[in-house]
Amino acid sequence: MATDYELDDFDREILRRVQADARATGEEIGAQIGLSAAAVQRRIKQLRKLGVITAEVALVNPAAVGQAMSFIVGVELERERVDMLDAFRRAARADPNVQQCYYVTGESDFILIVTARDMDDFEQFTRRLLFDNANIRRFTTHVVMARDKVGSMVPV
Amino acid sequence: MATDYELDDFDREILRRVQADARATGEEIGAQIGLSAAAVQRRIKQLRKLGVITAEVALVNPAAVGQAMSFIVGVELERERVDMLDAFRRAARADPNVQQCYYVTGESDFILIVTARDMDDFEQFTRRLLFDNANIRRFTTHVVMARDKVGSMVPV
DNA sequence: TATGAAACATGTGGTCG
DNA sequence: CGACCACATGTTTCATA
Repeated sequence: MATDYELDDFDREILRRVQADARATGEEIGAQIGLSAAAVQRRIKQLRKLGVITAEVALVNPAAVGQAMSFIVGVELERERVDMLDAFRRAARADPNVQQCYYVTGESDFILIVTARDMDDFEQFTRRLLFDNANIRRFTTHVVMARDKVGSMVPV
Repeated sequence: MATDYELDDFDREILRRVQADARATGEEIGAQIGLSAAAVQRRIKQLRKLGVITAEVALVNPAAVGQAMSFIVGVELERERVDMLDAFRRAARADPNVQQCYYVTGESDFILIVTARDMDDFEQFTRRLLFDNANIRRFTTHVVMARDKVGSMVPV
């Protein structure tokens, strides 16, 4: 957990840099913030162990792998029962087209970020996860025309 | 660019793995898919150069760095004029609280994923980007209660 | 053109002061 | 925390198919 670890300025500087580029070497970062390479790596290791850094991942361009389209889908469940919530959650999490899934307050219960090769692929997705599901009252679809900012850069 | 590079099965297997863990070594991946470490690293290098892999980044837990809250905000502009769109785009992109920004079809013009330390921080954000902006007709806010799936894993 | 093996260079992680 | 050292990793070269 460690949801309330006290970061110092060095930690924050390191996080800013590895969020932009996880392959930055300890030496590079250290030279920029005034720390030895070893010290930087010690801190990164600690940040990983504490769960501040949850993962280091490669970002792939969806268009480059034939996933040309993105959608944002708001889902309203029929009745907010805990077991239904959990069932939908698990289905969304397991679906390969679902990039992100948020459980939210407001008109919608869930908001999904979805990628698909084309409209047909998206339609198959909606049938699989949404239409063939009696728990779902309605859903709204937004087609993404441009991703202006992407990734999960957190201000630290 | 290279938005239409033909990936083979090896490339796809590699992408699946580095999307989950960018620190996986060439040797580990190679052992799993039946390729030498050198071959895997050559392919990763190529995928980077072609823009299939756009970045390798560290994911940080927002709660662990005092960004306890997340919001999804739908923004409707007053009039869809190109210069207004671009102006909003640039402002959203530059705002440190905006994690992601999508330009979409449908009721909203933009959908933003926003993090904030607390409600007060979020309120400052809405004033900065939304209230003090004559171009914005209205916006809707969803408070994120749970992030069930996060990251940008693309099915390949 | 792409591969595997080996040599080389660089980055990483531990232990010491 | 910095300096060092052992080890792992990534990169390049080269012969081969």
